[in-house]
Amino acid sequence: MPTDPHLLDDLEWRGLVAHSTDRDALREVLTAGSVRFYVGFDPTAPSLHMGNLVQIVTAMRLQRAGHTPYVLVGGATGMIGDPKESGERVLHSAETVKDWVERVRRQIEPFLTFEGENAATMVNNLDWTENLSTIDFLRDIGKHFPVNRMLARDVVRSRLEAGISYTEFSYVLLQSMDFLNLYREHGVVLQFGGSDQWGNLTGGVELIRRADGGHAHAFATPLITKADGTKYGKTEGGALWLDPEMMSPYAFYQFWLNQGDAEVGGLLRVFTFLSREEIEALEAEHSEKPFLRAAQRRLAAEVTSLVHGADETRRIEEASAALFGGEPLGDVDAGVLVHALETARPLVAGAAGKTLTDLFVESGLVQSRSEARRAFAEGGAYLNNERVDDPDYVPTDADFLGGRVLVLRRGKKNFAGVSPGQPAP
RNA sequence: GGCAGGUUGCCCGAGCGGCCAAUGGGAGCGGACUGUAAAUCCGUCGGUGUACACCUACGCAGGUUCGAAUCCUGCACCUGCCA
Repeated sequence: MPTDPHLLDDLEWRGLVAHSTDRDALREVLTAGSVRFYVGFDPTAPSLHMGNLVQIVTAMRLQRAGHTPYVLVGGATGMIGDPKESGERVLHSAETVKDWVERVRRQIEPFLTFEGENAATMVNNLDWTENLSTIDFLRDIGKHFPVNRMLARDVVRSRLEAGISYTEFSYVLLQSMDFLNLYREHGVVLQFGGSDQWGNLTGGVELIRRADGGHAHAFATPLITKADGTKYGKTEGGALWLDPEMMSPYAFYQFWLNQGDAEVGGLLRVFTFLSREEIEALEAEHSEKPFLRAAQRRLAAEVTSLVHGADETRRIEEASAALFGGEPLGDVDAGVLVHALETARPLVAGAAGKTLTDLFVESGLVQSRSEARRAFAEGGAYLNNERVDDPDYVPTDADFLGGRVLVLRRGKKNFAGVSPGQPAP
């Protein structure tokens, strides 16, 4: 299997290598032939999110460069949870974790190729921990972990004041054992993960060396932050979920489209497969004509296509054009509008006799009647893209565009559609 | 097991008997300015009723009081010190 000799340079140019074990050695194995590498995902929610997408895309880059992925979904480690600075995790039931393992596994599969010389393999660490005896674990694995070293890790040290359970403290042993196991059973010699996993990554490398005298490698991708160093993540629905049930593809697309100028270049590097030349050309165009937002548009299109498919992305682009196009909504074909609004959120049916306040609440644009009143008072309520200030206004037939749809808008960019007729029984 | 301290709205964090739906900061939301950007400024930020009001809320349960986030009792959880 021929491998791409420029892989590591490309990863570094994209800023994907925040830390790594011996860089020259890493370069050497990556150019010597197809490397079996692994990346793990713990099922801590029913869906993966933006942070995980970095790892998915990085795994894709490695596979495309000719290397062989082992994707681990942590049925065992997901039962424990790695320590995080904010405090002890809540344990989830075995059934919940099992369900999430399945969902996460299905979510990852479309991104990788499971055929050909460097086909990907899915593994679950529950397979080698379920029947492991405690005594064996403590003798074979535990013996290689000096507690003083474990205590020195940043996450652990930060938790010593507030407290950390033995369970989370032990997490690094499990993940390290995963690496050792994959090294022994499958010849896996490289692991990567987020930079918050650096301690766990090196733990595995070290365990392989101590237990088997083997030589393995690891690198960490950076935590993706905004230009000012603050974290990404939370949008209105919480995290940026990949599951369309948890975050509509429309909202997903809008997230990327709304990125700041300072961020967009870095995001193109991390999340898209555009070449260096293409990205630099986009950046040049963008710095010249930032108001066109060409870089953001491309970013949104690329990432949404990757996650939700090209067809869905095309529909969203059309929807966005209709809603944000700036032309009077009456001039837009009603069918296109209906479709556009459905892309954003389900249409509300049965407007007969209802006030705008009712409709705003029913559409989900606001959470309560109080919030609806506030929206009107603040001037943040729009009907068919025109500001309205009477919360008790009852839309008439004439308000329905093309006789079919009412466009409600909250603030600058939250839309909902209302269709006439009776509500579903 | 003993002693001390803590548990407040999405988060941090004041309040220590009435003026508390609860100071302040952050996040969020809306407006202005713009490019569906950033920065900035202004407003808003439990619910129902358009003022006044009422309901729900300051770990949980009960009590004292005309009145409690604020005092008392018990319970749960967290932290520290001692055993």
